[in-house]
Amino acid sequence: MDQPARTPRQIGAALQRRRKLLGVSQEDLGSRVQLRQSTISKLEGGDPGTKLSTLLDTLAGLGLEFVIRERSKDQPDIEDLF
Amino acid sequence: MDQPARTPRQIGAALQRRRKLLGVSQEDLGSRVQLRQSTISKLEGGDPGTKLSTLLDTLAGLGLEFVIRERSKDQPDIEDLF
DNA sequence: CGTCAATATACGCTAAAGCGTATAATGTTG
DNA sequence: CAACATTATACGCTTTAGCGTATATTGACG
Repeated sequence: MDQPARTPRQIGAALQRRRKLLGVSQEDLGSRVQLRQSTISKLEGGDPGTKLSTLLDTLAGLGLEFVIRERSKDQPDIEDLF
Repeated sequence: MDQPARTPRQIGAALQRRRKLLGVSQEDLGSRVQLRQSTISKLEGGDPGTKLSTLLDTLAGLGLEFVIRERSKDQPDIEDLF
């Protein structure tokens, strides 16, 4: 159930999935971690310019964390292949 | 061997460890992924303002990837506890 | 369909990333 | 210690994130 995330879009999608699973709105999450709703929206949308701090705060706010591991060759590299 | 990374500093440290393990300089890595040596330096130093794209490019350049998982309670949250 | 919640966008403003280019501060080795 | 490599900083410049505030879109539901 751990998701590899190599692109901003994959990360955004994972965050959104989790948020919805928790049944919380961008607004709620935003006020929880001191970020604007619009910022969360951009992040979930896969904005590559998002600041690391913003991402980490949001992750934490959703009860998630990053793990760094060696790149597994199996997954398609081309990303977002649809 | 997979490292949880909850803060910019932890991430920077992990990247640096990996880079040294590969025996490559910041300069080499930088030209490899189209980033300046100074940028890599800041990233490894734990700059929270680093752009997501910069981080992901660097990770890829080092043959690493992120995995998103549920926050494990065991690790100390206070971070960088030394 | 109407209504209210939720999300995507917009605009002016401030702060700062990363660039290009250099140089200081450290490391590393012979 | 000398000489070279590596890494940390610096400065001006351009671009953009996120803020604050607001609104346009879209979604869910009675």
